[in-house]
Amino acid sequence: MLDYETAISIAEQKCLQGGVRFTQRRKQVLSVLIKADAALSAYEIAEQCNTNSKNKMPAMSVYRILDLLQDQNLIHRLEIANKYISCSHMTCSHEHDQSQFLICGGCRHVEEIYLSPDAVDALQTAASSAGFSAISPQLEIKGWCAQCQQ
Amino acid sequence: MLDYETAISIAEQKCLQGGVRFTQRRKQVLSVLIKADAALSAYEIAEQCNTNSKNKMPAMSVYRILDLLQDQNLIHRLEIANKYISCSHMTCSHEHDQSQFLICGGCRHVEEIYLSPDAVDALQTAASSAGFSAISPQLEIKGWCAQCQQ
DNA sequence: ATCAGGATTGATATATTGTATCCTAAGTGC
DNA sequence: GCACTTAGGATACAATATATCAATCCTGAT
Repeated sequence: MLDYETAISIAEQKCLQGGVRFTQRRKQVLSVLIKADAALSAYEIAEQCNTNSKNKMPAMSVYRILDLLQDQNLIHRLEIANKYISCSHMTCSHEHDQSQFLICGGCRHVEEIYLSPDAVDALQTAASSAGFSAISPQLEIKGWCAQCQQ
Repeated sequence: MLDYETAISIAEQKCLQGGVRFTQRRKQVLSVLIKADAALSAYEIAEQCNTNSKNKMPAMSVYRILDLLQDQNLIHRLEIANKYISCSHMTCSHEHDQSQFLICGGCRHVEEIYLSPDAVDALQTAASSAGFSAISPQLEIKGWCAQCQQ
C-alpha cells in the first residue's frame, strides 16, 4: 500500500495529465479505496462515504467516478468479486504491466500476487492456441484462503 | 461437447447417486445448456426454456435448479461472466480436476482450455505463498478474443 | 391403499447491482 | 461577463439475485 498522501498527489497528477479534474467527490471515492486497502463494492464505497461525511454520496455518482478512476489507471475492477481496489502501482503506466489477484471464493478476500514470467507465458500460450490473442493485463484467480479452506 | 443423449443419461445417474431427482424441470434447464454449447446467464436460460415450451419457467426456478446442477457437478458457474455452462467432463468426479476457462472481456465468449501441469503448478505456488491454501479447481481467465482485440 | 414427511416447485415480494436520462451546477477559456 | 464543456444531482428503471411461504408431488412405511 502506498502512503496515502503520495497516492493522492499521484492521482491528482494523473488526472491532470488525463485532462480530467480531480474533484472533491473523486478524491473522496479514491480515499475510501486507498484507506480500506481491500476490495469494496460500489455500494460499500457509497456507504463508507456517507458515514464519513454529511454530503450524501449517491451510488450513481460512485459508479461514474469509479469508471473515471479506472480510465485513469488509478483503480482496478475485479470482475470475479464485482469489487474495486485501488491500484498498488499507481506510479507506472500499466501499459505493459500484469496485475494478478487471488480472490477467496468464501470470504471474498483479495490478495494481489506476483506470477513468474514463465507462468504468465504458459497462460498466454494456452490462450493463443484457443484463438485468444491476449489474456488481459489483469489476471483474476479464484481460490480459497487458509481460513475458508476448512 | 458430449453427445446429448449420453450427457442426459449421465446426468440422470449422477442425480440418482446424489440422492436428488432428475425432474423434467431440471432436465429442461440442463438440456438448454447442453444444446447451447455456450455460456448462458440464468435469465437467458429461462428465456430459452420459455420459447421452447408452453410451461412457463420462472427465473426463480432456474436459479434453484442451477444451484442443484452445480452441486451435482453437472454444470459450471463462471463468476467473471456471471454465466453457466454445462460441464464437458460429466463422466469424471471433478475431485482432482481442473477446469479452465477463457472469457472474452468484449463479447463474453467462453472457451474452455487446457493448461499444462507446469502452468497450474506455478499458479498454485504463487497462491500458496500468498496464504491461499488452494486455487479453485476452476480457473477463469479474462482475455480478448481475436475479433474483439481489434 | 393410504398416510406422513420430505423434496420440489409455484408464486410473490423484495433486495442488490447497474444503467439511462435529463437537468442543474461548477469550472474554463474567451 | 458569457458561451461552452465538464461534473454532479435526481429520478426512474433494467437486470440480476435472494427470501419466504404455500401448494404439489414423490417416497417409503404402515
